[in-house]
Amino acid sequence: MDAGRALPPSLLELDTYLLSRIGKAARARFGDRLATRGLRLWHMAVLAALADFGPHAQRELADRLGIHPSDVAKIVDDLESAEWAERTRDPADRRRFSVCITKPGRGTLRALHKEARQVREELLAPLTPDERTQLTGLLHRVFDHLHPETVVD
Amino acid sequence: MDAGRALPPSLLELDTYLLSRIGKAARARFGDRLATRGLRLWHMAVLAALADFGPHAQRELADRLGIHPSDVAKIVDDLESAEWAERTRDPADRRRFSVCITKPGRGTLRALHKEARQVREELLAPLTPDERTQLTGLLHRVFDHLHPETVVD
DNA sequence: CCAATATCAGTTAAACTGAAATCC
DNA sequence: CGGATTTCAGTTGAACTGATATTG
Repeated sequence: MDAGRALPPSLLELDTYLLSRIGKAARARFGDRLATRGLRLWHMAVLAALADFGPHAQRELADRLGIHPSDVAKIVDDLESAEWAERTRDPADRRRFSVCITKPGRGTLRALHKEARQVREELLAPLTPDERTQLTGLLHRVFDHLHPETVVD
Repeated sequence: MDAGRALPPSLLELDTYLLSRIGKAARARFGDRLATRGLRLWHMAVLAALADFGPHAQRELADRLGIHPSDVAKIVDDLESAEWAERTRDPADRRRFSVCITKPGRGTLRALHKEARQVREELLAPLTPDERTQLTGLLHRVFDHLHPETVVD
């Protein structure tokens, strides 16, 4: 965008617009880094869910993360063929797969977290450490309040 | 998403993730409101640019807002058929159209700003007035620093 | 038989690519 | 002629819809 021209001030005074644009930038920058590893944001989200909460059925991953159930199959396929996750039939309910993170998967996840923190550094570069803490706190409050209404159905 | 399940804490501690998710929510909520009028975000951005800076060639709109030049035609088509903007050939350079906002276009733009402020209310509901001011300031700093590197090419 | 799970094929909206027509 | 502007046709990736096979 831009290359020397200013954005409309009447847009810039809208927090809704700023949040949307900054969020887009965050996603784009981090997405680019994931892409160099052949990954997308959902892959990381799935690995994080598996690392934080243990094995999930694919349906549970969809529910927890807000992925469309139809898309989980492909995402887990990708993770499995890279050997970052494993699928095993749930013996108690043979409709379900139990998806589980592998040791290499944990290593990759750690690397991805590191990249996310680097992107944070880029994005929040103009802020002092105190201001970053402030911002993090405000974002958490906003996000927590978001959640109830983001419930899909 | 979710419906009772928690997101992975290791994702929630990443500001990059929070910014991305909150930005997505902002865009989705405001986008829904625009959709009830048959509009999308770019339509509003174009109206705002025309209102703030006066007539633009379509190429100038693309440069200022970061829209792909190929997409400007359709967007201006939409605005013109709703009579919120007008196209006239630039007599000085007949390759160019000069796009200009109409009086009804300004009225619509005012209504859209109002909706954007309502979405802000929803999103920032958990924050006190002081905290909202803080957040706005931080977002501006972050956004201004974003810009230089967001220049497309 | 009905409900849930996983999977796949197809759709839609958004951003982009490439090529043409017009004009400087 | 080279270069800029507008326009259109087609591509790509992401999110979603619908249908099917399997199992409880």
